Amino acid sequence: MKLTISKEDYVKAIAEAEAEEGAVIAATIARWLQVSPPAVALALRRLRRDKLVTVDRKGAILLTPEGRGIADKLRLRHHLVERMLHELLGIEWYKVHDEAERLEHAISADVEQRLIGILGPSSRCPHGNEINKSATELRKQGMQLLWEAPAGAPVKIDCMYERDRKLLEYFDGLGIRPGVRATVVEQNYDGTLSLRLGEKGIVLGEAAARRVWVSPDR
Amino acid sequence: MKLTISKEDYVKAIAEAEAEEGAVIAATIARWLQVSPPAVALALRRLRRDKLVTVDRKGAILLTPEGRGIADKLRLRHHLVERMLHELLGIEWYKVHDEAERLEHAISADVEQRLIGILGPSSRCPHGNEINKSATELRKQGMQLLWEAPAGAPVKIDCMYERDRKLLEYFDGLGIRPGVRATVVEQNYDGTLSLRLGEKGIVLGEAAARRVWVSPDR
DNA sequence: TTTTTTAGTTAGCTATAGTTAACTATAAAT
DNA sequence: ATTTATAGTTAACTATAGCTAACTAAAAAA
Repeated sequence: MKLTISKEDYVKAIAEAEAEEGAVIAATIARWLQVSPPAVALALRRLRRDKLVTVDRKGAILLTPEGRGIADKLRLRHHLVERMLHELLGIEWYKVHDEAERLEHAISADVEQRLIGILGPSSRCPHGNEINKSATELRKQGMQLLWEAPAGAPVKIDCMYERDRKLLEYFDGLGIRPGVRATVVEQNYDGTLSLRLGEKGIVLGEAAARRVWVSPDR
Repeated sequence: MKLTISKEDYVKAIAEAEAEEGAVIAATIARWLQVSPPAVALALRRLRRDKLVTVDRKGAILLTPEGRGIADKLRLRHHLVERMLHELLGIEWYKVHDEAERLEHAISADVEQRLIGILGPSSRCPHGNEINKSATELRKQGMQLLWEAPAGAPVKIDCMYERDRKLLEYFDGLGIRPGVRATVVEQNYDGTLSLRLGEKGIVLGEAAARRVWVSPDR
């Protein structure tokens, strides 16, 4: 069984979509990877043949233990590569996801182990995300979407959706970064959110405010 | 024009074979990349279509300025990645070539620039090689193959052929590494070379002794 | 000069990985 | 109950990237 980059991408997308949205069907993956539905159908056939996934009668896609192992490996390597690029090489936090998306397929178990040794156990990537944390688990830890935070509440920005480079760059320009403290001023009638960030007052659209997870500050 | 990993590998192989052997024909590349002659013929057709190479009436393959640029970029990235893996992450010197062979296709100009900034101008990779140095140029700098060094001559190991992981591991086990000093004892009748390496006396086959470049010591 | 080696091409395959177009179910909304 | 989304499949292509087998042409050796 030859494990190609494309197959790795599918397996990883299944694991990620599952953590973020719950049930995964072919259409989820088509949306996630920006490919056509027939491309997903063919890919699933190959993945099933290789015993990396199963698809039940209702069309729900499930990773086999082997598929899960590959997905976990890739997510760990993605995480480590992001930290290496940011912490060791000084690449801007909003650039590292895209780089890691390519590098994660190219590093070996050797490099993986050395990175774990060098970077230590901090489990947060430059976007504040931890591996294997679903939305449900974030809520259990007291986090909520910035969009949902009540007016007047001081919050700490914990982590954010990292698969949109343009958005992250926009956030960086506004000063929205993991670890930064902010206060929600108001949820406006037009679907925007006003917040205070140090000296600055900024306004964020709903879609953007739903990409950021915060927890109550102090 | 889509630049695939395979195309990058061909362009790089052409540049490397050229530096090491001079004239490059399709058969050279088939040997270099371990693919069949028809595979090379088809690849050359694609590379010609993409204006990365030209092939003259005699079958000699030449890189266009664009092809040359891509090859140079890849060789630089290969070099930087090897140094990063060894100097920053502490990966054993004999492992880094194979890793770099995959990673060189996955890093961006951003990462390239940061690596240049961090690693500084030392132009030697963990195998002692410099980028864009042909055999001819090494000789101009006073180097010769270990195999050719006269008996009794104290030499310093400068650099070596890096595209054979097994051989490098074997060298490492014997203590043969860039920078190490040795003395040629004798070129034996059976095509082996006896040398003295500190306390140890070792014997090397001709093929291996032709993979190592040395310069007169002191 | 003849033979043999080396180099290259053509033909016919295979697999991966994508596309659009057209069609079929199923599920949800009117 | 009918219409309309949503989901999935099949068919027909395209491109990349490899393979073996069979053949041709040119260069080197006998």
